[in-house]
Order: sequence, then C-alpha cells, then structure tokens
Amino acid sequence: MAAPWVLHVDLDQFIAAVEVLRRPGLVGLPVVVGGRGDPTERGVVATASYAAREHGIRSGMPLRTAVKRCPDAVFLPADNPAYDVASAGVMDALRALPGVVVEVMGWDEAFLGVDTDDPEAFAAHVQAQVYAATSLRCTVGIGDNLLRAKIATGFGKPAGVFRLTRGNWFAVMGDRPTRALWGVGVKTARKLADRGLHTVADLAAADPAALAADLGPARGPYHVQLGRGIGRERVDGTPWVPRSHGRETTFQADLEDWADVRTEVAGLARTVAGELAGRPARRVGVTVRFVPFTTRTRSATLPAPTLDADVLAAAAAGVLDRFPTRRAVRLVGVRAEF
DNA sequence: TCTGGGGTCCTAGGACCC
DNA sequence: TCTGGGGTCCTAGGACCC
Repeated sequence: MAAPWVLHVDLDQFIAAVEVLRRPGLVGLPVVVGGRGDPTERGVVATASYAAREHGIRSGMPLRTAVKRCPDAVFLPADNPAYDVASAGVMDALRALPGVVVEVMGWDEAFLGVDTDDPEAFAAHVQAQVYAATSLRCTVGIGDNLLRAKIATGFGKPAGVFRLTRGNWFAVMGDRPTRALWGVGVKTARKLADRGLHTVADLAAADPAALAADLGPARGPYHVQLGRGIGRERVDGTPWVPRSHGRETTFQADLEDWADVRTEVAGLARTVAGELAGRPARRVGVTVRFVPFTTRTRSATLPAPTLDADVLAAAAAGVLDRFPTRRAVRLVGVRAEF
C-alpha cells in the first residue's frame, strides 16, 4: 500500500533559465536579470545564473553592486509576462502527473502531494516530465511534511533529489543555525540567539511558553515546532484566493515636490483599480518610502467596496493626506485589500 | 552592498459595544 | 460614583517569503 509523500518542486535559476532558453548564446555565461536591465539604475537582482553566482552575485543584491562584482555579466530586464507563461507551462506539466495534488507557491515552485512507495523514482519522473514539457531543470525535495520537503530541496540543488523526514531531521539539521529554517529570518534568528538558541536542535528543545513571551502567543510555539521539523502534512490543491493586489514604484530620482507624490499615488491607484479583476477593494493602503529608506504605511477601510478607479484614487489621495511628513520620497505604493 | 516589487500572516493597542 | 471582562473591528508596523 502506497504511503503519502510531500514533494517540493523548485525550478533551478528559473528566471535566468527562461532568458537563456530564448537566447541560446547565453548558455554558461554570467546572466543577471533584474530591474530594467541597466546596472547603473536603482534596482536589484531578481535571479543570477550559476556562472554569475560564482562571482558572488545573489538575489536581492543591488544591480550597481552586481556590476562591480562581475562587469562582464549580461544584464537583462525582468520580463514578467514571459515568466508567467513559462511558469504556467511548468504547473500544467505538474498537474498532468497522475494522482498528484498541486499547491503552487510562486512562479518557480510548487508542492506535490502523492501516494507512492518510491518517492525518489517519482521525483525523477517529475524532473523528466517538467524537462520534456518546458526544457527547464528542477530540484525535488522529498518530505513527510511541507516544511521538510521545502528544506530538502536546498540539499538537492541543482537538478537533484533529497529526502528529509523525521528519521534524519536532527542528523541533517540539528547543528545548523536557526536561520536555515523556512520561516526564520535574520531578525528572528537574532532574537533566538539572544536567548541562547543558536541551532535547530537548541530551538527544538526550547520552552514554547517562554518563546511566546518573546515572539508572540502564536509565533513562539510555532517556532519551536519549526525546530522540530513539524509542519503541515496535507498538500492543499484548492485554487488560491488573493487577499490583496498592489503596485509600487521606486523613482530613479527622488521626488522632492509633494505634488508629484500626489500625482504618482493617483496614477498607481488607477492602475490597481484596472487590475482588480472583478474583486472589489474593501480597504486601500498607501506606502511611502522617504529618503533615505524610511518606510511608512497608512490605510483606510472604504465606506463601501469598490471597483471604481475614481473612487479608489480619491480614497488613496485621502490616505496620502494623512502622512505627517513631506520629506523627499523614493518610493510610493498603493495596495487594495479584498 | 545605498538597498525592487509582489505578496502573506501575525501582533498589539485602541475604539467601541454589550 | 467607580468599575469588570469579553468580543470584534480598525489600524500601523514587523517579519518573512519568492
């Protein structure tokens, strides 16, 4: 009788791989995708090819830093519609697999729920089918829950397969820093370290009630579970219902004049209104990033849910008026909540 | 290293009501 | 006059992820 497994499928250097597919001359070269493709502009790296990573280029790094590390890299603008198409091809290939439940996690990753006696063989089949359909390589993590499958993927990169279960959790993860866990970022890792909790094994042995005082009533105990490798076991294939939709813009030159900030917010609100896709906005939020990098948000519940661009723009303008400062601005954003 | 853009969920305090 | 406890909504911010 086949056992239930969770597989985490993660495309290798997805965005760079999509770009290389349509420009075969770039195979093996350092390729950096991000922003408008101009490394003298404000922008960050979305994905770097493995050749670019050898020069120390990483996702999230400013393009201006990336070009210093590798002046010869090929810089390309992000082409989101192309990645949407490529991603849809991958997800279709996954859904075509027999007997699987697919939970999409983003452009380049998904969880699969499958009953099988040989998860490694199934993983190899997944890789072959994805490659046949899209010419893209992926890594597959195998786990007895989503958390372990997700973390397993990191050990299988690139193009490999790795299995992580309750059986080998502490052997593989116990001595690693808490930061290695999916859901522990720099801030939380620092807080945990302040409590003397440095490794995954430390966290697993911590007192949930004590951590609740530090991290919050839900987060504290949840993080102890993370340390133990415990997480959701059932892959959920129900279609995702978006909670919000927004747009934001970083300006190449800071906006000094508040009238320009107003104009930009109104324009973004209209753009967002045009992308509501029939889901009325119940709340609207405005983000302002002041120079040098201080970010503030304000939001308001609308008198009535709306799809109307004029109404949303007026509401966003009203929210913007509540910002107390009028310093130079480097980014504004507008978000609608449903 | 002068730090994008798209999201999600949690937390905490205050308002307000019963 | 002084005072309770619970529930829910709103809002700002924090943290994290891809």
